[in-house]
Amino acid sequence: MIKYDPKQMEPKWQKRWLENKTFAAVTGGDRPKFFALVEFPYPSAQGLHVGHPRPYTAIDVVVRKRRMEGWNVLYPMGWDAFGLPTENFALKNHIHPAIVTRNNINRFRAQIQALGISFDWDREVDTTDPSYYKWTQWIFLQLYKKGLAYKKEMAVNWCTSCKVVLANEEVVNGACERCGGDVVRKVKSQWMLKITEYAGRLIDDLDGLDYIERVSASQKHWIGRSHGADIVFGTTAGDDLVVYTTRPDTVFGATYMVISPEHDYLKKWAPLLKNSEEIAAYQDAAAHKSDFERTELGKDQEKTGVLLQGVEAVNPATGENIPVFISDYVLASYGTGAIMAVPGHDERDWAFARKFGLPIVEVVAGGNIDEAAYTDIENGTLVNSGFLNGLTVEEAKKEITDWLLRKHKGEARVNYKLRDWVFSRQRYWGEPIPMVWCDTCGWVPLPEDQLPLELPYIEDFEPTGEGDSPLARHDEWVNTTCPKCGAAAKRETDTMPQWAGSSWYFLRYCDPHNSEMLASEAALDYWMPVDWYNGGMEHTTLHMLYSRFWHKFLYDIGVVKGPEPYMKRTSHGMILGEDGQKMSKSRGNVVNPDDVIAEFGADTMRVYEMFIGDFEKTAPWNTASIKGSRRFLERVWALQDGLLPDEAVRPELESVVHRTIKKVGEDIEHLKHNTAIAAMMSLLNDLAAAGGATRGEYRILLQLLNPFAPHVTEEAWEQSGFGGEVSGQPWPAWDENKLQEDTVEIAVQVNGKVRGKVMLPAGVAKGDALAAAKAVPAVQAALAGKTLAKEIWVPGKLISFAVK
RNA sequence: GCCGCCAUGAUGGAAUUGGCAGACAUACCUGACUUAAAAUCAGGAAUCGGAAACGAUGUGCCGGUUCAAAUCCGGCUGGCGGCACCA
Repeated sequence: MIKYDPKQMEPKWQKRWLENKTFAAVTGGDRPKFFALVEFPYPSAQGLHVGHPRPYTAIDVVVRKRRMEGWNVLYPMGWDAFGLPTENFALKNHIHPAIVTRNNINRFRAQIQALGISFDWDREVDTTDPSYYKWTQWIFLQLYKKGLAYKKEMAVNWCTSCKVVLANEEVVNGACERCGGDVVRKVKSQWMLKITEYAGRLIDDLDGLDYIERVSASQKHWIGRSHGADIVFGTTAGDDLVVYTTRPDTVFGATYMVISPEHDYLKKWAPLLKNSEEIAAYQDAAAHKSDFERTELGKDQEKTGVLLQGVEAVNPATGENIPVFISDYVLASYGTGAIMAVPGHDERDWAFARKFGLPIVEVVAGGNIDEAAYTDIENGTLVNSGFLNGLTVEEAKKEITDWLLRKHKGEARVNYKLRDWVFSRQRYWGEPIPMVWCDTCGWVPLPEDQLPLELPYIEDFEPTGEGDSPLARHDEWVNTTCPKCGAAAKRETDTMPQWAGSSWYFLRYCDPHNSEMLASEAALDYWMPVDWYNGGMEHTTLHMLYSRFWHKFLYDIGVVKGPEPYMKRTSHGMILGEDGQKMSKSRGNVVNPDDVIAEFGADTMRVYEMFIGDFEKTAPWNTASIKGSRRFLERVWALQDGLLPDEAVRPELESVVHRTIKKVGEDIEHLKHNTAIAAMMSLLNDLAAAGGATRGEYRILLQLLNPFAPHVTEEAWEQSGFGGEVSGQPWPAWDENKLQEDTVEIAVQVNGKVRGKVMLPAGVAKGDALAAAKAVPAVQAALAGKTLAKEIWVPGKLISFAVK
């Protein structure tokens, strides 16, 4: 027997798999299809991290088993390669982002291939490849044509010292991540995508999907649907002020109103306002507050605001005039940017009313509004509320909503916290937005036959001091002609955000080399939807919602046949450093997978990461225990020496072998790879105790272990002369009749304490088992002198006597 | 503040959905092999008491349901992740 040497064997098999295209997916055929997806990585300059292989391997185990079971599997990999870190790395090291990206991809590919993951490398995609982003741009154009892409003045993060627009991720506690300078809000015109139009469907359609609970829960929470009503308040200025509220039942308690400092009416009402200077000062202060100051700190601070002198509102329920304030606790971006304040039953309004000495009226009985706002909507009845008096909150909501409708003073309304997607970045390393500005025609989409609009190769890709994209400096690229009227025009210089390319990449995997369309109808029909998608929790609300939104849009325009892209979503836990902290360069606790493979081999790395613990939970890396996985593989390898010639399983081992087959198969489907491995370790211990394995037993062990440790099992299979390759064998079957041991050990409890054990034949009847149990001396002693109240028989497991 | 998740030996973690807590592994201890060490093999081990048989106690804390609770219920404590002035 040759020595177990992963350095020799692993590259040999990896090369063979690539050359023979062992794992290449073929579209079509009679076998059931299985599209398994893991999130494609961002190829960073740091190279692969030990966290990456965890999901790749876990799903690899599933698909390797599924192939053996006869499924037609698509398991692809690619690169989400546009983005800020690459651009920043390029700036710092004076290397062009295109070159950085190419190098990083090559490194990542080699590192992933060294793990022996059964990806179909013929379907690799790269979001920075013009033949790929052609279709990202195409989808944008379709969105634009359907009115789902629009330009809007939006506040962006502006670093006052770098003079550059920052992404939200670059703003840390209100300061620039790079220089520590102050970050303020600066208004720029940005492309937006109307994801809010899909908000309801994005929630409702979650119901038919097999997402783990925490994913669907946080998507729902993020979209934030609430049910309430719009209510129209008249004003002394003549304009109606519409508010959104989830508590229309409390309208009789609305003793003042608040509008956001950005509210449109302030401009309109300026001539009427007697304290416009004070108001302007407050507006200015609010504009200069960063988001951080306005939310993170703001909620703990005292409420601020200014009374509008010269305009009053009219409560439609009471008919009374009430004052109107501006305050930054009312957000311009939610609802109508105005609220009716009900200090008796809203904590924020209560705090504001207290500070400004405004009346607090109780309209729902049950609390003590002198102490705090009473917000319990489950209990409480309406008081001081005219025709609503005596109703419960739920009844009152319905009653007042009907009344509002009758009186033309409002209507029921559903609202969402979800905002439209800011789709512009003032950066170089992203997909150009295929739009042209013409002074006479306005925004004109680039004709589809001019796609892809390639990102020009420029050397001065650092951001401009005006906050424009670096592309804006390049007149030769910016200046073009209007596709509509032919006059001189300018290209959009903003690029798409990093989320764009990843919003549809799974579709491209179905037909990655198609130059006519993003993927052929036949390929999409065959492979979509994704049957199982695994990824990180950090992508639950952005990537997952963006891609579901795009997919629903493509469904609406007939490109795909189903409304949802992913049938099942699971999520892996992070791998922490040995100190239990998140791995990071600054902590010095980063483990490099290359080193692990060099020392122990890829199979050991795979088995270790699968054995480390519950897949969904974070797990600390532990260098000391890796050797346990290596030892296990060594022992499996060594077992081929001196195989017993029998091709069958020995009768005394049948039950353990069949139980292991059943357990490993079931555990894999539930991503409980840790217990599957434990079961195989146990089987190996049993085989060793039985003086080694027969050929038949060894074949089964290698088949079960193959999805976890594909290289060593193939090598041992070949060395043992079993013929063919393990990956080409059918998955072992188990026989229900062979699961049971002939005899079982049954625990005997008296009043919940184990007092003895009996060995009995497997199918023993209750009466016989009880009799045998009572014959055990220790049980007899425990029963002596007591009255037997109850006898419980759990077949094959335990007997419990309850005595008094 | 809200939402979600978690708490089991020295360590990572198991426990057919209420049925013998601690599988499997790491570290540790003992023995075999070895001049020796490593590697390998065999064995030990939750804690406390006891030489041992054995007994008692044990799954973050307090209480409950049950013949039986890591698991279910009520009330806490601590930790992790996300959201956060959303009317």
